[in-house]
Amino acid sequence: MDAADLAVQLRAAGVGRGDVVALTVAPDLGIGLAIPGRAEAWSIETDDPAALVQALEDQLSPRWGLWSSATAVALARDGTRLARSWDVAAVHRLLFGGWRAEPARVWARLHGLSATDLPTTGPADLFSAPDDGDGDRPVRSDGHLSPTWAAGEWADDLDRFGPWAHALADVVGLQQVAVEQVAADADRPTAMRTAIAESTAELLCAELAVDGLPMDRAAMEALVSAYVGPRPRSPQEAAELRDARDAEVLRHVPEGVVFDLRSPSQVKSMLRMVGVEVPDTRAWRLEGLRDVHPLVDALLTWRKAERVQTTFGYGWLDENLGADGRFRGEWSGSDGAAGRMTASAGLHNMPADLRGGVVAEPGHVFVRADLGQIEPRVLAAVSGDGALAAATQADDLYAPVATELGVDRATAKVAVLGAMYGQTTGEGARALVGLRRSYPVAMRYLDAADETAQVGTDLRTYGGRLVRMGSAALGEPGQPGSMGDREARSRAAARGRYGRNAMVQGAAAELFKVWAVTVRARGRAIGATVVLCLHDELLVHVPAEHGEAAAALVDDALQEAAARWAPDRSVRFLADTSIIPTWADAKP
DNA sequence: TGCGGCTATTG
DNA sequence: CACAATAGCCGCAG
Repeated sequence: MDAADLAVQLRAAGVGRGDVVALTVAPDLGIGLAIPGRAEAWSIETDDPAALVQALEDQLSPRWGLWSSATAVALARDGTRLARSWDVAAVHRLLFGGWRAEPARVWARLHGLSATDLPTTGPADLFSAPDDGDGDRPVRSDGHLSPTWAAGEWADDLDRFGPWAHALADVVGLQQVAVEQVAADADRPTAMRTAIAESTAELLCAELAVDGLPMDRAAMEALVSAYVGPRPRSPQEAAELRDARDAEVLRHVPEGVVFDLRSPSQVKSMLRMVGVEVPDTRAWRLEGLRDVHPLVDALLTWRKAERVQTTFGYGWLDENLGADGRFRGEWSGSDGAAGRMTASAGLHNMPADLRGGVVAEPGHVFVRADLGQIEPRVLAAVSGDGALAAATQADDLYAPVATELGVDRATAKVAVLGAMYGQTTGEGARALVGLRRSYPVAMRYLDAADETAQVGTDLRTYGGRLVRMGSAALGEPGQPGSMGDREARSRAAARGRYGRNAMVQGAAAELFKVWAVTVRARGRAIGATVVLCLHDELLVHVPAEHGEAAAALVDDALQEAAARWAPDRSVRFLADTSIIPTWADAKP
């Protein structure tokens, strides 16, 4: 069956632009299609699934229901670009928190089955699996999704492509109901929009992973070389260079004494030997002691080089930078506490000194834009604090806050950040009294999140993401046993800070993703592609002749995103945007 | 070999 | 060293 016939059939089945079509892809073999709420499913054989899906995308422009971004990554590798999706894994994380979102788990949650003892494919399943689907249905008699189908067996048999898509369509339909329920029952009216934006963000993540970040190998190697010298030509030379670097530090201690510079406790002993007594050896603590003894300065310089050598050196480039001048890591659309995007391979913590190696391709420029003071502005929006919203009208939000509080700007900034992080000591805590008086709505919002989290109750962000408070790392509230009263209170306070911050950081992540996917959609027409997302910063790669247009587009997209993310227009958001040849370059 | 602690980097 | 993250090495337990 060709794409045109298929499109006709799907249209006849009621699929219009933006309607959900569940899609499963068996690499090199075919695809399965199904529509939520309808019985029919399509099992289609083709040796080029990506081309078929692209043709359907062009003709139908549906919202593709996908099990996870893995499907989008596979399609993107073959050049297929989807505009819209409903990403089941992403929506599952939104609805239920946590990270695990494989099909069997998602299925169980939505069908009211226990997700704690999911059936497995292993030998442990011998007595608990009376059946494993009947060959053409992936659902077992106990209602669970077949673990063998989920493990990939569906892709071995053409007749299973459609049924597997049918199960996916079922899940999408149930998720849509669940999201509507969150919107209504949990008073999160934008939850459906969040689900859709988070889904589209997964498509963006797939493209970020496949397309990579433009990087100039020679420029990057020159920057690396400034820290650790030229690339060693042999392992022996590498060892010699390493010993030489160590010796630069060790020459400041008495002859014949050798310490392992990579062992914190030995470094502490080494410092004590020259009269520097410190509780730990962190850089910020040693920074002020540079003049006390030359060893301190040598150690800090060594640390910097060692960091580049081990984490951001030649090995890092060899592993992640392709011959095509693209640096690739893995991307996740919603990790961790509050659903921020994360990236591997050091894409999110690359030292700022190396940014000069991130260079636009010939005939291209970067548009770099970062959101200004995003977290306090988001706090104003999600809490509905009118006074704080008024402060967001200023380019520098901390200026009116400082005036209101009668303190200097630096104090105001520390106070606002301290309130969002749950700081209880120092300057920030002292200014908290003024914040409570001037911005009571916002402060109550934060306090309420703190109190809820302290007793172990789950939270939901503005956009509807569940922030689970039951994780092992946070500790169970009021758990019996050996924990002392002091430690129990300390744990509760930590949970409170975590929850308080998750509400702000999480909402900021939601707005950011709406912005990013808006840029992705609007940028297509001029060849502007998002090549890096960094929590509040976007890097867009675009043909040079469209640089100005892309910069305007990025700013417009922020206003569009803000309006879609939060209907309340009283809060102002702004981006600092520049057109640059490398990531290191400031505004021209 | 796995994991917690320490350290450094980013927003 | 507040909130979040990735990542490397050391030291220790199993």
